[in-house]
Amino acid sequence: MEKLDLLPDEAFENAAECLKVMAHPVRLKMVNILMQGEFAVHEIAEACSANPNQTCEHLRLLKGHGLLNSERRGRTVYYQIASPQLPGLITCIQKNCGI
Amino acid sequence: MEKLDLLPDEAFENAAECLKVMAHPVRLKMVNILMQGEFAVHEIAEACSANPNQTCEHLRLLKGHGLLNSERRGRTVYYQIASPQLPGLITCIQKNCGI
DNA sequence: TTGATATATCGAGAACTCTCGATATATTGA
DNA sequence: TCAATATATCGAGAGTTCTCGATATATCAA
Repeated sequence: MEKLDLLPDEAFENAAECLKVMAHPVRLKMVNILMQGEFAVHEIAEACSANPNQTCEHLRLLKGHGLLNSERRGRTVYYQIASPQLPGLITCIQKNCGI
Repeated sequence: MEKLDLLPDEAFENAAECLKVMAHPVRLKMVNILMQGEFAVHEIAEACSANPNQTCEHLRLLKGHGLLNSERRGRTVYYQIASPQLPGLITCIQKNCGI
């Protein structure tokens, strides 16, 4: 029981934070969409059958955690994947979370 | 916008469920501990500085989602990793969730 | 400047999760 | 059987997250 090889608690807290952000079906779908290119908020909303304000909020949360970037062009705001690790993580989740 | 390659909504719901279960620092730590062997509830509680009833509840949740197994020997209940995908997923999370 | 379109923010109520103390059950040994 | 140890469950209160309608801001074109 003494020879446990454990990460510092902080690492588990950070990882849990990150997982919480992704632990939502609509947000997972949004990330999956954005893995295929950049899209406007209204396009993401439509693809997710979510209303615009919810879509904004989900995107804002993901962006706030550094997972996404956004860029306004005209009246349209386009979102993209910001974190290079994200696609690998999502792929891994898709493979392993049908546990 | 039409040529999106998307999984069925159900897949996102399942994955989100699974992520929610893991999106807790103590539960992540428990899984990390169990990746190094099987341990009794009280050992896990001690290693996590959690009290026994919380430890039971976290373990029950993980077990309820098929991530862990348990086995009683005498008055002690030992928990183990049940899902073969879990270690890979955790490793992936540890690598990528310091985003 | 006005109206239309596209995003973003706010606030309230519902729903869910966390945590903790109290209590229940299971097993063993005296 | 009784006391001790090890787990498990319950229930309440605090805290979070979700969802939605209402409203605000930004940009463009007429």
